[in-house]
Order: sequence, then C-alpha cells, then structure tokens
Amino acid sequence: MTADRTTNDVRGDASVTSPPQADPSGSAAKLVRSIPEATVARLAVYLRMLGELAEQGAETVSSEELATATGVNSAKLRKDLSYIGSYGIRGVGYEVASLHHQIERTLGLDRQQAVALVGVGNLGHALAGYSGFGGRGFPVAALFDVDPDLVGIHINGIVVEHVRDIPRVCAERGVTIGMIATPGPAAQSVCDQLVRAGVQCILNFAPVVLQVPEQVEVRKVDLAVELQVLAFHVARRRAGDASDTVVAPSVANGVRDGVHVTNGSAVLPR
Amino acid sequence: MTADRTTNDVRGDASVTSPPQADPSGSAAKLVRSIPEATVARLAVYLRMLGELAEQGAETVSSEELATATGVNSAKLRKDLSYIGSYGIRGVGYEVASLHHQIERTLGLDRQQAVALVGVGNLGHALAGYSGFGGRGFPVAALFDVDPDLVGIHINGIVVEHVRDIPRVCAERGVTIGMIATPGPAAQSVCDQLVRAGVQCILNFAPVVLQVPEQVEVRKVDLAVELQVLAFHVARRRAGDASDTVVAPSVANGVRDGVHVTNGSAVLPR
DNA sequence: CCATGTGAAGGCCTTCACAGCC
DNA sequence: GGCTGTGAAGGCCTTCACATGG
Repeated sequence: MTADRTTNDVRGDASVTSPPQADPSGSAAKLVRSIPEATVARLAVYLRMLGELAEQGAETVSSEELATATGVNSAKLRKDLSYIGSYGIRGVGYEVASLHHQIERTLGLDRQQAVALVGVGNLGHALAGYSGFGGRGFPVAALFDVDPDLVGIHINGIVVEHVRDIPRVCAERGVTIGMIATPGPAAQSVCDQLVRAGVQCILNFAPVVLQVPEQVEVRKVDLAVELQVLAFHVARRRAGDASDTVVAPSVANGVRDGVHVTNGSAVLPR
Repeated sequence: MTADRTTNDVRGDASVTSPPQADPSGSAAKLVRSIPEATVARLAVYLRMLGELAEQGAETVSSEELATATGVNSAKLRKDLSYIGSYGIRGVGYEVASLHHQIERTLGLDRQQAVALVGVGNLGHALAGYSGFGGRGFPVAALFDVDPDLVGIHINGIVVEHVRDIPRVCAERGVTIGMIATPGPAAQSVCDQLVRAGVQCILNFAPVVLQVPEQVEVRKVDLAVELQVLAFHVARRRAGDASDTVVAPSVANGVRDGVHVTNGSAVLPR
C-alpha cells in the first residue's frame, strides 16, 4: 500500500494571523482566525494538485481523494481547509475551481511577487533558469552577482547586475522576495542589502544562519542537511536489521517505522 | 536583537531508533535510545558549525555559544545533544573535536554514501556540479537522464548514463541514496527503478508525492512551496499593518510575530 | 560558581471519532 | 448514505527551571 506522507516543517512559533478575509461580522481585528505554519505549507501542495485536477477536467474532489493524491491524512486535510473557511459540500466534496481560488487567495498568490536572486553561480544559475517561477506568479525580476564575468550576462532575458546595485534595482522593480544562492561567507552581507532594499522575505540557500530584523521572514533550504538526515536513516537501517534485500515483507516486532515522505519543498526541474 | 531560529521539519512519525551505540549495559535491543527526527536535522547544523569552529582553532564551546551560532535555543541544543550521549563538561562546555566526531558517528557520516542523481536538466546539472557533496561524504557516483543529448556527456568527470541502466549502474557502484531532479511526470517511474536498484533513501526535487515501499525513506524539497509560504507571509504583513517603510519600530498591539528563520536544508552554492 | 543534563510543564499539531448537513 | 467540519484526545517537541557535577 506504500504508505507515504508529506509532512512539512514547523516553526517554533505560534501560528499566524490570516490574510484579509471577507468576514461578514464587524468583529475586532484581534479575533481573526489564525493558520498554523504547517498548514500553510500544505495548502501550497493542495493547490498544485487542484491545478492538476482542474486540467484533467475534474469538477469536485473528496477530502479522501485529495488527501491520497497529496500524501496526507484526510482528517488533516479537512482540518487544514477548515482554517480558510467552509468551502466543501457535505456528501459531495470540494468544488475544484472554487477551492483552488480560495487557497490562492489565502496564500496571497492573487498578486505577483517580484523575486530577486543573488548569486548566479552553479545553483543560482539553475534557479534563474527555472521556468516554474514566472508561471507560478513569482517572476524573477532581478539577478545579482559580484563576479565580473557574470555581471552583464543575460539569463532568461534578465541582465545580471552587480550586488552593489541591489537597493536601487530592487526598489525600481518592486522586489518583495529575495533568494540568496551565494557562498556562505557572502550571504549575511547580501542579506543586509536585501533588507535595506525593503525585501520582506528571503529564501536562503547558503549554509549560514542569517541575522535579520524582526519583520523579515527567512526560510532556509539546506541540501547538505537533507542528505545527512537521509544518511542517518541509512545508518539506522543498517544497524537495525540484517536483511539487505530489496523488500523484506516481514515486519520486525515493534519496528514498524517503515518509510515515509518528509519535509516540504520541491522544484519543477524543467 | 534580530531574533532568529532555524526550526526543522517534522515527521508525522514518532522518533527513531538510534544507530549502534557502545552501550556498556548488555540490555536488550528494545530499549535503545531514540532520536527525534527534528533533532537529527539540527545535529547536521551543529555539525557544520563545529567544523567551522574547529577550523578557527576553538577547543571548546558552550551550549550557549553553539546555540546562538546555529540559531537555536540553548536548552534545545542541550536536549538535542543529550540524545546522543553526555559528552559535555559541566562548568566548561563541549570539546569541539570530540563533539564533532560523536555527531558524525550518530548521523552515520563515518562511512561514505554513494549518491545517484537522476535528471541532469537545469537543476540537476547544478546539483551534479555542486562540489559540496563529495567533500561532505556524499560523492556523486552516477548520473542519469533520458535525453540523448545529455546521455554520454561528462559532468565533473562523471558520465551521464541512460535511465534504463539505473539498476545495473547503481548496483555496481553501491549507491545508497538517490536524488530525483526530473520533471514531475517522470519522477515516479524513476523512483521505482531506484528502489528496484536497492536505493534506501531518496531526495525528491520533483513536485510529486512518490509512492515507495515501507523501507524506503523519502525527503522532498519543493521550491515552489517555499516561495508560496513566503508569499503568504508577505500578504499577511500587507494585510496586518499599513506601514511599508523598511523598519517600523513600533509594534502593533498583539502582532508581535516578527520574523524568523524556518525550515531545514541548505546548499553550499559554490 | 558556571555550564551541563534532565524531569516537568506547556504548546502546537495530528489523529480520532462523530455530529451535522447535503 | 456519504462526506464535511470540528471538539476532544493524544503525541511530539520545545521551553522552563533546577538539580548535578566539574
């Protein structure tokens, strides 16, 4: 049955106040519903699947179907959706188009967010060329680097500018999200400049902990950590049982961990 | 004060039995200590910082120092370290080299893990060229693609093989970890072949939920999700208060969320 | 005295189970 | 009858606070 699931990361923080919601009651702003961080990440996953379902011509989905397709428990999915409102029809399921729209609105994807990418080395170059961003409402509006061999070249029709111009260029192009794909030592300085340029959120690929003012949100993607966590599981498995054939059907007494899908982000590698 | 923290993802699962530990007691295997998944991810972060500290010539660190440097709470750090044993010295701190070694052992990094990368398109090419893998005990031992224009080329001295040869090549080279950087539609089929080849862990960059047998561990990295979560926070902020200057010092009543560092993986983009 | 290691408390999230509604 | 929405229960993880020991 190949159990699997996609659980997402968690802040040490509490949950998060919701975006503007057409709340009919004139209640004070203090009691707005709040959405757990873990739920927000999963909503993005549901959204993608809803897009695929719509393309396939589906009109409705049940929580069970959508949950299976996205690798979560159906109760969890219903609870997640309950945070954004009651858009399901009992006895039927969810209307695909409508739910898609509601999630999009909740995630703030109804307006485009200009992205700046700093560091067009190995990884950065790949990110710059990744066509999935623009298509998903995240047009890459600016590229930066310090390498004179890179400054001035075009990637996907965008010129690479010098890092020193971050404040001006970001302001001009209304950048709201920054991505840092520089070597570790350069990351903090780049981060500071992005913050000075008014960027509110940063996706950090550099292996450092960024210091930012309270109002700036940082998410970190650390490939080395991912691999090391996997390495741990390989080691654990090797230690645990002796079989090394592919699929051992017998289940050791009490060691029913099995395997699962973890974490929460992905790239359309086109 | 730039509060920040790096919280890592969480499985829906329970924690995880520990790797072989020189337990002096002859106790039954059933009671071995178990390490929370969240802790495992942070251990990798501590490990990197310990490496840097060692390079700088530090002999010892306190939990407070190491915690600040890695963006976590010092109590959490001590609890994390307590899962792998008592290697600290009260009144002093931790011996850098020794702690580094213990974490390495716990994560199973004392033996190399051969990695196979499937899909050398945009992102995959960048990953293949990422020099940080080999240096960290994860040599990329095999590359695969279906594109005839790619099969046969060399990247970093490694030939790109055809996907159909996954079972043979992976077996030959003792691959234990697979990375999937193909377009979404190809991912499941590639995954099946990796599993058939005996790969135990998979790092999935494709935006699909992989179906795997219970014994295979999958971690997913989804850039689109990361950006959408950030977009949500931008939207939330825009909805919350009206100021859009860079650093508004006043804190809205009850909206003291601020900002933080989230999630858990990163790439040394060299 | 200072910093580790850890029971205990608290918080967030998941899971269960069923009432409510179509 | 079926599926959603949700209170309640349970689990994992974080945080606190202090006993413990160099």
